[in-house]
Amino acid sequence: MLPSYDKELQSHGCKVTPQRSLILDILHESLAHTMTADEIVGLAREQQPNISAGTVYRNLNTLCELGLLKCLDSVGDGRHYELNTGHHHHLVCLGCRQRVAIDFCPMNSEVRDLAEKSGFAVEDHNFEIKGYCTKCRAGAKRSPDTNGGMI
Amino acid sequence: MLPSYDKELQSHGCKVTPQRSLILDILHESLAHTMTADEIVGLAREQQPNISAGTVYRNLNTLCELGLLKCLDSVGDGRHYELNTGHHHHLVCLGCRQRVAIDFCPMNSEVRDLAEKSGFAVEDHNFEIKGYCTKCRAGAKRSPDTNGGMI
DNA sequence: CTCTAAATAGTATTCGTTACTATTTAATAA
DNA sequence: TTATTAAATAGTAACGAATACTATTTAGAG
Ligand SMILES: [Mn+2]
Ligand SMILES: [Mn+2]
Ligand SMILES: [Zn+2]
Ligand SMILES: [Zn+2]
Repeated sequence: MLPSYDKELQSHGCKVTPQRSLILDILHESLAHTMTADEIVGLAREQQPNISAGTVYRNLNTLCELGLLKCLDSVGDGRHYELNTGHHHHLVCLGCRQRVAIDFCPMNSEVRDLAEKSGFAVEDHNFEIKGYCTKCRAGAKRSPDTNGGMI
Repeated sequence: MLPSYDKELQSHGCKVTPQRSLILDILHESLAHTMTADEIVGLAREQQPNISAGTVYRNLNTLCELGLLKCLDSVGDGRHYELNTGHHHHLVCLGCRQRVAIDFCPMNSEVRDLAEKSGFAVEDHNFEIKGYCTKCRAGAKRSPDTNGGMI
């Protein structure tokens, strides 16, 4: 069952448009993974063929600002988006570039203290494990030594 | 004292050019931090005013492939480069975007086992702590709520 | 010094993303 | 329901980081 984000949107003074709802639905369909803006445009056009790429980009930014989405980044594969389902990290496949949630967080008071010891005010953190998923282990599309040191 | 990378370059069949040496020198000057390609171009032109941006980009890629450099990435601030001085992670300032080395690595056999339990072949990992450095804590240039959910 | 493959400078091109603008539409109130 | 209006959209233009291309230069070998 798709949860409705209507009230969440309206509470922020946002209008509920078909484009906005579709983007949220698409991201809800793949809760365990993440998607690029381009992938979202492609899937969105299956249901709204005339949706503008600009609309998708604009809404992804808006929904990130509202805290409904999270934006991730990695060397060599641009931005990825996902529903903000709470703090977690990912396994990143260097073959198919899919990101899968992992249930481990390295941040604890010990690490935080280490960072703050140098006068740093900690706000957030990022952790990702890179490698090859089960599918890509067989016929690895990008071997570790052919991706330009951009693992 | 600047170490010479001449032999390292030549052992890979690379020519030692002034441009290449300059890029390595510049990155050696700021061992604790990282730099964007654009910043490197700017500093390089102080010594070689006619150096082409394309040359810098091309060499950064080449030197990454050779393993002399590492390329990092984060949401909202493009690629950063540093000398490959061995495995380490960074504090990332959300104000000035500077990256400072941190002496902590979350990867251990326990975490590795967790990732491999799902059929994932671990190759690498990334960890970064985001916040505000001492300088930026005072007059924070970007507050956490104005950077579009792109912490 | 000569030769040649590699590298460079300068320019054009690509591609993801953002900006702009006329038109449409969601939400509110009459 | 209709009228009103600010927000959102589609379509297009513009942007900027990165790459591709090409004529020229150069590092390194003989
Ligand atoms: Mn996730
Ligand atoms: Mn470093
Ligand atoms: Zn965490
Ligand atoms: Zn590590």
